[in-house]
Amino acid sequence: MKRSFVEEIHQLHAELCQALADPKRILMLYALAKGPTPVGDLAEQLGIRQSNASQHLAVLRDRGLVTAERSGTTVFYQLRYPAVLQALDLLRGVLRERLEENQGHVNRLMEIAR
Amino acid sequence: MKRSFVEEIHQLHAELCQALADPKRILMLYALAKGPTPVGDLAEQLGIRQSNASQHLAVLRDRGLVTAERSGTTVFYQLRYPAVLQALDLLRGVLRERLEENQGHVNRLMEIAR
DNA sequence: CGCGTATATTCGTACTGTTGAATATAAATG
DNA sequence: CATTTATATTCAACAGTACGAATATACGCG
Repeated sequence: MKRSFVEEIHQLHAELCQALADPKRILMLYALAKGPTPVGDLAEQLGIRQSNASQHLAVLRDRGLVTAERSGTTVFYQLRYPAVLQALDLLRGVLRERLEENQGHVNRLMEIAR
Repeated sequence: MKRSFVEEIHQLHAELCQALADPKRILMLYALAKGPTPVGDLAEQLGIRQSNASQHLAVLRDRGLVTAERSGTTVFYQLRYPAVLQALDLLRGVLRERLEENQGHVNRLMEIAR
């Protein structure tokens, strides 16, 4: 399939967003904000299997959002662009606004939360 | 399935990102930045079918990113949170950085683009 | 009410993404 | 070189998403 340059850019833009479109990957990125972290630590922090952590990290690596550096047998992942966290924070702000406007939804969450 | 309050927030955060994870929806949001726009206009600008435009707008509506207002038979969609565009701009900046670092990839795009 | 226009929804299909289990690789260590 | 530890990859099942075509709804108008 042929695609224009502009279309390709929008595709990549969307793929970047897609990398953020999973709760576990969001948690990973915020965790990485505190510094380079081994895969095992991330898996433990998120309460997920090691293979699953590797899979999510592979997505973030593919999209260029993190880099991996080996030290002995352990691999430290590192956040590459702090701006990604800024973007996530902006969206979190939007979410907060939305929930505040929409009382019913907040209440539903409260129900679930207790 | 039981989910904690915090987990639910991250789920919603991810769903917000997911709403942005499609080239056509990104284009729609940028188009809406210029002001309220009827569905038909959006479909035409993006070169997609009307039903497809409605489907994508439904996603944006579900995530609370746009509102719809009827005027006669036409429905005007409106951007609700400008911060969403800021977030998209940040990510576009990240994309630009990434492409500049990675010359090979840029060149591949150039190949495709010509 | 019947018709036209604008938008929404439903449906089938093809594609993509997420997961755990199992297996593979890579490095350190004895 | 065999073993252990940390990470990566593959696989199969399942869930979710995107699309066009067809159909439904909603409004205005005569």
